[in-house]
Amino acid sequence: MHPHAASLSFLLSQTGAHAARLFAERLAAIGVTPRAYGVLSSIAAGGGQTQQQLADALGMHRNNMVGLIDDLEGRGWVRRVRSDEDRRAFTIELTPPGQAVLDHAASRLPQLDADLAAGLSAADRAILGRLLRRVADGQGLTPGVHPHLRGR
Amino acid sequence: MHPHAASLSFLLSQTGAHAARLFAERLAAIGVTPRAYGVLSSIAAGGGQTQQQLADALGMHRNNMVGLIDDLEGRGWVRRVRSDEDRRAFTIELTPPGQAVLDHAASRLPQLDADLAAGLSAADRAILGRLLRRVADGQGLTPGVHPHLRGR
DNA sequence: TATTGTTATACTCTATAACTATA
DNA sequence: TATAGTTATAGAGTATAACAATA
Repeated sequence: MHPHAASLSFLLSQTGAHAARLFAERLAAIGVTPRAYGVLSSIAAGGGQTQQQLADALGMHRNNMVGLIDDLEGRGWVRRVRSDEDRRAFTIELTPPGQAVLDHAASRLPQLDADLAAGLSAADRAILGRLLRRVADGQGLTPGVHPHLRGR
Repeated sequence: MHPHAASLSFLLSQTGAHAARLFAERLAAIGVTPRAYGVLSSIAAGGGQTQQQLADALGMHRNNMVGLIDDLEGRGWVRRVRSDEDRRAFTIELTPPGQAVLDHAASRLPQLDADLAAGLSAADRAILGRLLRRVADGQGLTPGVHPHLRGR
């Protein structure tokens, strides 16, 4: 029927969009948006980053980081701390509740993986994971950083 | 670093978003948006469908179909023809230029597949395709229909 | 003069409701 | 009354430009 239905690029895009939707739904169940999760995990991954550095690491514009940090700060998950080295900049710190919600979100990932690959054997899941990592690597994608945070 | 970087769901979502972006870029080079391509291929796949039937097939709301068909009609790629059976409805027909642009777009897919899987052997590409199709099947995804057309 | 964070504005895409003409 | 197509409005999300404080 559809000429693209069996193409690798379409299958990747189709299953990827579905995975992203499930990911977002699971996160929403614990009150977290995908972008908030992305920022929280980036803060946790590299310590003491400013808003500009976080925006660079996630490939997004610093303008969009402002409202995102506003929201996370309002929820008590991060703190803005004036940098001693550069008093224009804020260093973003994860609070204990922020770390807890990040841990909680991450703990849900294995179940999501299992649900997505429900029809595959453990061996096939491992193969799929390895092949996808090779595609990601070959395409120059940054590990752990989702392209959707980049905008257009 | 990032706790999710190696999870199957994140890898699928990450590589899928990248594939969708490349797909959109290649389509843009020939003046086609991803949604326009989706509608054109759905018209070609099942003949003589109304706007409502197209919206159902693609999982989108009929309100959003109006502007989409307006655009395709303005480009001369489709025609609205009053249905004889139900004079409220339009049957959407692909014009020769519409069929040509769809063929042109589809002809670009093999190169996109090759670029995405540049680091994989032909055997690995086949394995990846089979595993992705099994995931898509297990998740109940409609062949050839992209979840992004559905909205939220 | 350049950069960090911020705000304001416009543009796109989507969601919802209501209208018309047919059934 | 129910449905197909249409229109209008509001809401997200993003892009661009400009501003104040600091470098």
